[in-house]
Amino acid sequence: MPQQRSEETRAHLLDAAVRRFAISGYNAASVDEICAEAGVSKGAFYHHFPSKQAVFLALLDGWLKTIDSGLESMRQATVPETFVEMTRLLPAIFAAADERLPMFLEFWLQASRDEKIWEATIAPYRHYQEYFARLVADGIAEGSLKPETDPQAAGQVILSLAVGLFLQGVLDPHGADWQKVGEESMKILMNGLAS
Amino acid sequence: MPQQRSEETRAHLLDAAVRRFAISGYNAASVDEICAEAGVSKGAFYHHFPSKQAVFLALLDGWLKTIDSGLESMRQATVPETFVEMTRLLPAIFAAADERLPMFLEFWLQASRDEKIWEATIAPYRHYQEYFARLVADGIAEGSLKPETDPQAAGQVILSLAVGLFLQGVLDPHGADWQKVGEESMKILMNGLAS
DNA sequence: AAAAACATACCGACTGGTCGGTATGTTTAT
DNA sequence: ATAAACATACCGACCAGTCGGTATGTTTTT
Repeated sequence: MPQQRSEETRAHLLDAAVRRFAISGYNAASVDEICAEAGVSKGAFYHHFPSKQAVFLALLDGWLKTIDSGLESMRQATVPETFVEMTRLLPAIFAAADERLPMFLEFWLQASRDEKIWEATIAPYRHYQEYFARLVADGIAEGSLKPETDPQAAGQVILSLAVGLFLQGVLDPHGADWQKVGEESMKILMNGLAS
Repeated sequence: MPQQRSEETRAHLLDAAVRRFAISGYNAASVDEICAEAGVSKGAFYHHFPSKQAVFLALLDGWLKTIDSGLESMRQATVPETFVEMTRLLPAIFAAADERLPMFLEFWLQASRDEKIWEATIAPYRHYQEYFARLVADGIAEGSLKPETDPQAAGQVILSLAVGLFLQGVLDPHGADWQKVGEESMKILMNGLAS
């Protein structure tokens, strides 16, 4: 085990960071706090990351990779099934109950302000937009979706809905039966798009 | 003009606060910053507001009142028209291009963490949920919407979509033709819900 | 009418404490 | 032994909130 301990420390720091950021927010969560929760010193922190922002970017990167792998698994299926699968999986990806969810809100908020973080966020995000637009276009080509649908806009609508469901789930977890709302939204989407 | 100057000062402070909060975020925006932008002293600030949080809550209150008046104007119309009007107005309310929009993201994020702010946010929010659910229920009773629709869930879906559209509009204003996406989303919603 | 008493609005220096980051020393693995 | 991994002590900047004081009315008294 060469640098195993080192990697464990790094993992502990990332784990502590995501929790502190989620609970207190990026600004309010201090490096000292994160170190304490990770059980390491500040020296270790700055040995592994050049700055506080760097941890944040590392977490963002990990989150984007997680979503990507979720999308990748959907990309295997054929198009009509993909579309159904997508509408099923989308809320699951975004709304999986997890105490770290406020972290993602934090990502977006920071992204809207910090140029560096914005670039790291928006590029993959646009990639998702295109992905959904393509899915809709394929559905139309196959005849399973209304031909007059605008693929770009419809893809955006699906993404918007997912984002909205996710956000509400974060802010008011017990405010509704989100499982049910997710299913209802998929019904409405399918009815509204299917030919 | 006795306390006119006083009210002007207060207005300047609120105006400066909403801008600083939107640009820098609640935590990063300092009271000094806000005072400087408002052109008044820190003493004036704490003369008008007991704390930094109090300004935030005052802004939140103003925002909720704005939305409420928008909904109120819709409440006049008869139900089927109301439903169409609603689907038209909703994105307009949330997505009106305005440099202060990130402020609302800030509201939500703070709400997810600060109990006081959460209470001020979530109560009106649940009120909107009920409002939309009732609208859908009325639409079903009138026969204009699918009878098997769950009003609660469907109302949530509409709200989610609005929230998602709004959020994306904030984060990536030039990432799509949001006008078009808004229209498309309304088409899909109507198709998916109409009987 | 004018002065005294009071009230409101505002100023800006200051405080106690926090934070991100650094400098420097110690331990651990190879 | 030597370099990477980690710890400790510390620095300068900043920040929310306080406080003594001023300036500008407003009300009361004479």
